[in-house]
Amino acid sequence: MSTTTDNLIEDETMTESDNRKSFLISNLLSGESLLDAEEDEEEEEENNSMNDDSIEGKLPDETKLHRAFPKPSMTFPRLMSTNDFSYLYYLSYQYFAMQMSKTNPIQPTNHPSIKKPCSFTPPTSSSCSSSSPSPNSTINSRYQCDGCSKSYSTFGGLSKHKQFHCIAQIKKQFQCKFCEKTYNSLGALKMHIRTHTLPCKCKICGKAFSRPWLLQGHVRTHTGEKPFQCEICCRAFADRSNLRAHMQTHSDIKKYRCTKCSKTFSRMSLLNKHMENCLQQTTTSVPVPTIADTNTLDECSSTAALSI
DNA sequence: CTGGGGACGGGGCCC
DNA sequence: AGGGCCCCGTCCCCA
Repeated sequence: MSTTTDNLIEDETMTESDNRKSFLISNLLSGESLLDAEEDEEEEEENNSMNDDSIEGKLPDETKLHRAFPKPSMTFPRLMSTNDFSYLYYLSYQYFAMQMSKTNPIQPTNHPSIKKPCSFTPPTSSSCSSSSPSPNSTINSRYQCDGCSKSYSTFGGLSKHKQFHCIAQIKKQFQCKFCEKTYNSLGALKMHIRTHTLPCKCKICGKAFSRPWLLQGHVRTHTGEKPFQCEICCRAFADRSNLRAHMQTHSDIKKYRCTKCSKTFSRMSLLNKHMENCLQQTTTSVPVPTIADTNTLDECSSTAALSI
């Protein structure tokens, strides 16, 4: 069932380190932020040519960061907005820059004796683990992306490139900024983010929903509109899913069967309820549940739908 | 305990 | 890319 799956996903992702969290947060900035970053990258490229020899170019330019990732007016903790996560990104950005400055003291990079990592990699980031800076890194005057080999004079330029522009990096993972869920496509991620931001508000009661059609269904509870009608008994419903569930009541064949007692039910939720009792009765007669019992429960609750 | 309705959530697909 | 829609599902409540 989806709940089980969600739990599994959460359990798996709970093992992620905090550093990874803070880094991945940046994978989800809005389209507007992407546009902002686009401008910044252009400036960064310009910066590459102008500041290659300057010490300032070796760490993130704070002025730019403040502009690109403005600090929120309030302090944590509180419900986060896009700007808050921009700020989180900013903080993690500073942290990594600090770490880099410890291991790679700021020095003029055009000096032939200076060794500099060709690619910055955040701690414990699996997606970039292959490119971790090593003491044996080759001499390179620029920060190079391990995904597409594009190089930058500053860590900031490389980082922003990885966040917003490098397809090789972006394709790897899209992680929600509000929770630990990850998606393979930006579209799926954006859709999921709506479940956190709830942009669709009911004008009548103010309740918020993730999608317009959910709001539409909710509004029907105010208006009493019931556009879905049962062809058999003409009963009308506001929700198509509820009509579908209703249609089961007209069917002699019940889709969900308890594999313990063979009793059938029209809905999985009814079967699940039944199984709680059915299993309880079993466990009272059989003190030690077996693996087979556990499997039977799973089968009952998730895959016992009869093929019709 | 069961059956059924109401309200709602979320992933995926299509346009 | 975003919206609309479908489908599957859960939870709650009541008879």
